[in-house]
Amino acid sequence: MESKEISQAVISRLPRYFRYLGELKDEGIERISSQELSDIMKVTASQIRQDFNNFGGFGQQGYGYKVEYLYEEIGKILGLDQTHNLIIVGAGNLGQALANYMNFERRGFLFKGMFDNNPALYGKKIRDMEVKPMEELQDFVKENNIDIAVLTIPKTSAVAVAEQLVKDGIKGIWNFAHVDLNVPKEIQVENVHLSDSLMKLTYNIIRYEEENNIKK
Amino acid sequence: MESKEISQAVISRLPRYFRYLGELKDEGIERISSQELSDIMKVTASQIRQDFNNFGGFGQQGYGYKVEYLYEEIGKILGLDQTHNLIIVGAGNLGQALANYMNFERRGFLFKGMFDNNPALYGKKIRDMEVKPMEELQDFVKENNIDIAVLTIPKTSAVAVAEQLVKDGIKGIWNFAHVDLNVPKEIQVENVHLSDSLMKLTYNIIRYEEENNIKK
DNA sequence: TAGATTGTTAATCGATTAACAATC
DNA sequence: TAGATTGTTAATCGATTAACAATC
Repeated sequence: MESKEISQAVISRLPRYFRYLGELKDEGIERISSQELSDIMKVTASQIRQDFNNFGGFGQQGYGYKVEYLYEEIGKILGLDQTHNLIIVGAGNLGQALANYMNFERRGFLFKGMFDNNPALYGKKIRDMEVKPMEELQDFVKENNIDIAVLTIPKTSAVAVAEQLVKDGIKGIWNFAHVDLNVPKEIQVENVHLSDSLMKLTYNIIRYEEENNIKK
Repeated sequence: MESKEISQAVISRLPRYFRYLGELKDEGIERISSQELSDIMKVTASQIRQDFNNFGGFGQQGYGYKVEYLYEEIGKILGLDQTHNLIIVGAGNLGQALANYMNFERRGFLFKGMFDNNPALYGKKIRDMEVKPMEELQDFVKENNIDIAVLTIPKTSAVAVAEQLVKDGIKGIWNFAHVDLNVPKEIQVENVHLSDSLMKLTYNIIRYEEENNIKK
């Protein structure tokens, strides 16, 4: 059975649909049409229907979509009904913040461990999880069936660590290191390049000012 | 003079060009052709030339591009030759981590202040910057010519705080709150929805496993 | 000058939007 | 049944890639 490839543009929109549908559900709203959702989310109704139909018909003609059903189906598409074993590699500022902030368990991510090469951090408890030395990383990943590694280490070591993680059987990397990882295509990488994002913001600020001849 | 609108797709690629050119520069490489850069960056040479030509001719026929010149021009396009006054609103895990981690000054961002509504944090020093109460936010933004606010507060208050910041004269918001802000179009917003990013990763992991019938 | 490589136009590809037949 | 709204095909739009003339 040939499954048509779904574009990343569509995938990128799914979490946003999921978020809005969750809110509608919490408000007790039971049904919604693509047009109503279009008004709320500021995307075209046509795009909404096209996006959903990539995954099969979730709606009903003449009626619309059942909010709760749609919410759950999108959750399943995003894999939120499954659990994923996750570790954080790099227990510096960002790694610690993500551990505390992300509420991984809420979406089925099981936070299994945290690693760093700074001895001062060994044993430090972050969210009930002791920081372990990098030397233990390899065995830990193999033995604990880790699916996802969050990479919050400096770019100088990120490429090598990523390659090691791949060898140890990781499936996906959530990469905060400011470097492009070089991993086989069967390993999924999601990059979060924060400084790139901030540069985009300044570009847009400046461009707007120039367009409108605003003196700084 | 009508300036053609440059697509966000192009803008999104600029920081990556900038990063690679910086590395080439550091390696002492003086010139590069679009084809060589294409090989390194894994994008088409055609796209590279098209992208650069949105901003004018940076190269020279028969020669290629001067690495240092190109690096600096892209830096200027991204506004890195200018300074931007920046504050962090929300001094929790993520806000503190960004303050410590981002090295704002390196790219012309002047970290001017940090705000929170948790009295336990008032006066706490993060990167030599004392956390101030939210009550002082409004006056501070007005008096200190703040351009950019980093929003690291919960989504429940993010929309209202963003609206207030707009009134106080902010130009751009780097939004980490998991909500869509509702601000006038002249205010630039760059969203970093971390949980959306993580969901994309799990989607891609699952999809790959399904395509290849891998048993979990 | 000949060779190399850009800048730019044209062709292709993919994603978004519009239209409407199917159907609840 | 009539009205509403999806699912899906067709049209449009925009972004990427290819081709090549300009020119260093």
